[in-house]
Amino acid sequence: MINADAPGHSDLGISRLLRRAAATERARLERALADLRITQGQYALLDLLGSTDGINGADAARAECLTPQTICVIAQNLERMGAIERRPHPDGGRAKTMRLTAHGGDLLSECHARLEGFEARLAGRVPGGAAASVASWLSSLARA
Amino acid sequence: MINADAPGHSDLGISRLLRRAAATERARLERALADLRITQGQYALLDLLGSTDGINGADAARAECLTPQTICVIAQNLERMGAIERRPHPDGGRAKTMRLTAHGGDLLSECHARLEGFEARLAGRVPGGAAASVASWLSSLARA
DNA sequence: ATCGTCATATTCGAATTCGAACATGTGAGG
DNA sequence: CCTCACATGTTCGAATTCGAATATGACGAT
Repeated sequence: MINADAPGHSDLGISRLLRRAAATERARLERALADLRITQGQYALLDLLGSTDGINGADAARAECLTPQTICVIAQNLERMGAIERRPHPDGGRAKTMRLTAHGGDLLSECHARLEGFEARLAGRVPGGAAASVASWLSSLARA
Repeated sequence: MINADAPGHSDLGISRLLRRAAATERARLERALADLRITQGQYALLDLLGSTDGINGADAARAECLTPQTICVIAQNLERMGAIERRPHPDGGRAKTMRLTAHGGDLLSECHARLEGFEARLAGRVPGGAAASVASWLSSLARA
């Protein structure tokens, strides 16, 4: 018996491993995008806007697992940089629809170019082609 | 042809998925530990100190993928709470060795109790018993 | 028609975290 | 002996992010 109460090897460690992996990847991403003044949160919103056609802050917050307040601040910063525009939703209501501007599209392309080998390296490290399992696991966590 | 340049399905999304999953788990952990005034970073250091016998700040930073500055602040807060103690390393040098106090041990036990079903739920969501692959993948990212 | 409820957006204050800079201790090499 | 390189610890300023609270608009019930 080595450690009965402190779960020794891999079971009690997934959350720690998850935190460390995310922290490492965040650092890597922010270093790559530092001179563009793009943070991980800003990139997340840019990327989301790149794959949707107009979305409001609350929906963006739910999609990216951030709070509406954080999305609001991120959107303000991106708007000040001229990367996105916000217009009141056509169907009245209080919701504002965010969209990429032309400059925002260029910025997103530049980010994608810099992060080229990023995703490939991430996926390449998955042992034995369990990439689909990993992706589905991460999705499941984000949805919970 | 739907989207030739924007990698469509799952390849270009792992870093986004990773960020969202980590954000969700962090929120869950901090909600569970909020009234103890324990944050994710503080829990990480407590847990590390619980599974090692004395460690200095720089090594702790490397182990947990945080910066030495962050460890320094976290350690100051934990020390003010009486959860850890820091003593100069016996072998001279500038390094200080951090250790859990009795109160720190109790605190860590309480955290573990509250996060009981946490790790199990995380591991349980892995499809088809690929838990080992997932753990090894996360480890690989943190080491890179 | 008015009130209550709900969703969204935003402001304010606090906390964690990081980058840069500085201080301190050790050991190698001229 | 002195200096330079190196590792560690710490302080300072800035940025992101969140929780709480407020404001605004739409809709249903009384």
